Amino acid sequence: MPQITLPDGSQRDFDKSVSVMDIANDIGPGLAKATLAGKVDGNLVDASFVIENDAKVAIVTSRDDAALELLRHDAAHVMAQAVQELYPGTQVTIGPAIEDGFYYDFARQDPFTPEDLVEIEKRMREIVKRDLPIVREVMDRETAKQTFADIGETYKVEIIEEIIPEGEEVSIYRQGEWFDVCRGPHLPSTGKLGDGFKVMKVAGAYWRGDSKNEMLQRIYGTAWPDKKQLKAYLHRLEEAEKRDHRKLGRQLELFHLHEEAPGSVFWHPKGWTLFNLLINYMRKRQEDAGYIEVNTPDVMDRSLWETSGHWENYREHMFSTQTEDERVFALKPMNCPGSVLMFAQGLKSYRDLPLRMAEFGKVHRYEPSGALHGLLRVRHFTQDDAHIYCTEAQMEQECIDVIALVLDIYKDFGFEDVVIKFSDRPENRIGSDKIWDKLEAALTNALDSMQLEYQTFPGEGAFYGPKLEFVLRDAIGRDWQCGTLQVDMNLPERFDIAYVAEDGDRHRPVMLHRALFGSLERFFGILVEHYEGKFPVWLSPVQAVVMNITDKQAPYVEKVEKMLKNQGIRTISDLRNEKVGFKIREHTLQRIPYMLVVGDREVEEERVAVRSLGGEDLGSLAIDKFVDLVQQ
RNA sequence: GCUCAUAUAGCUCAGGCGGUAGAGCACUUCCUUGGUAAGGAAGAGGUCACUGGUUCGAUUCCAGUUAUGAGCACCA
Repeated sequence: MPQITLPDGSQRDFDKSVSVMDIANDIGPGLAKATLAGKVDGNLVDASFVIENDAKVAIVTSRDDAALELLRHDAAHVMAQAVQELYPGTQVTIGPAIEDGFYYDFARQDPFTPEDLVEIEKRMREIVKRDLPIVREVMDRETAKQTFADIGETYKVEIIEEIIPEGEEVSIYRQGEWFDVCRGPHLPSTGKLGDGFKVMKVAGAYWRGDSKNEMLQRIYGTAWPDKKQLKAYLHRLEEAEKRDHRKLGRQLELFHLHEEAPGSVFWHPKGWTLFNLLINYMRKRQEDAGYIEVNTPDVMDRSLWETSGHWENYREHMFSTQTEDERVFALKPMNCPGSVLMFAQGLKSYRDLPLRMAEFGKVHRYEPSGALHGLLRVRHFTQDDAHIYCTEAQMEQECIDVIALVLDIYKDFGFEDVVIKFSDRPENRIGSDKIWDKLEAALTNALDSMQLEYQTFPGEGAFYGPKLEFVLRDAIGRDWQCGTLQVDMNLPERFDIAYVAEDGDRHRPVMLHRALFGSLERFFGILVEHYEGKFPVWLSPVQAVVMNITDKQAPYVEKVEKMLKNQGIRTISDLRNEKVGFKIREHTLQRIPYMLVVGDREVEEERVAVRSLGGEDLGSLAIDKFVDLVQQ
């Protein structure tokens, strides 16, 4: 005799066990029709779930976020059914809901073609139209294994054997003839899927996410409660494509990449100007925060990398070179060993600590070819790296200062929404557990004392120490990992560095590794996409363009250009024999913040007519007034 | 690195079931001197990514290589 409590607090009594759907029916037929699933004591369940005892129940309809995940999961099942109907012999493996949609991994000899995807989507729509009831049933392990073995689904057998915990019941969901092992829950029938879905693309994916395993074919789709939301999503994708930094990099003449140097950037004048603005900005911030700046060699002897452990751990990802005398050198993949040598040079006192040593270090990493992606993943990049040498007692405060600095810097670029990830000791590591305990505590204590939220990623730390990663959310909600902070007592040990303490003995310092932009190249790419190429004035490679209307004003334009440049404003002139409308259009497409038009009137009055990038007429200004406007 | 796809003018792309290619924009020259998102005309520009194979003949078909794209794996 369950008593059901609804979200509004009202209670309903039933004289026998009831399903979620029964409850919805009891409330009203309209609600029953809209019912997709239920939440019983906080757990998402099928609408057919039967409740025996008193419970808190919420009806899930298409308005609930929870329903969207079910919808996407259903879409994966419907797609799998469509594929198996169309391509008999194809094995199904797994197919979860993901952000914005779903995928399903299939094992099949022949690759799916783009035409196949069209057919699959068509068949999915048919299956939706059939409105097959989705029914849950429970099997014992052996029966389930046999059932799937009988129809040749070897991957499903492996899932039942190895992924579903011993003792847990195996649930099967059926829709028509087709069925799948699945924990659920699901929607009541395939018809509930509606028409807000689309099959997107096919790609490879390793079975169980392990590159040692065979590669399956993964088909991705997107699914939404209705067609309108699907359309909105597709529109968002188009918008994101427009701000792709690779595309804008070409259009705005910032940089290019070349086949002869995969993963390395050719910086064009405008891109390089912006790149240097970022460096200058960071240099200033670091100086204010008590850092010193140094520079260490790019190519160093193999023995250094053996000492640091990189040769052992990352050798295949390093660029190395052998000289005529058969000595092996490596291009630095990191700055830390160089920094340590810098610290080791000369005797350090406790009075020197904390020693915050920064370097804009150019590093080379032989990244797997498939990992390369525009500026976001390159083989040659510049880190705004720094290593802080301090005592154990100073370690936590230094962490706090770094975290505060990085968050403040991101704000200057409009990134307010920063996710912090904490990664602790990995399996493959150097140093004792006792040391790792201290290091991990330093990071988490710092975060706790700053009352910052963070996510923990077990086992994801660097081989020499735990790390924090700072993930930026950009203007259109995408996440990018940028800054990092790592604490390390292992490299100091390996390199046997020390400082002289108050007691006159030598002590081992702690080493903090930190980068705030992370990779200048990557941060650059993110900024391009974040601002859609419309950089704030202080970052714009070209801040103003002066253009004439007729040849007559050319000398005045040149004079204005010179005056502005003398004031430190990055200015170009456009004296081409083109109409002013044409020039405006071009410089607008080039995202120049201020366009200064000069005709006879302006020459006469010693002024410029100012137009903003947004098309706003800022009126006719004297040159010094315009300078004030830019510099404010 | 793995799967699939792609590679034609500086850029964006069309084309050809095998007989050495075309548009728009950009570029050059000329006309035009025009007040806030495209004025007009003419011209120049390509070993159709690279290397092999099939063929009388390959940019087109096949194979390999390289690069790029979407994912997967990786990311000190």
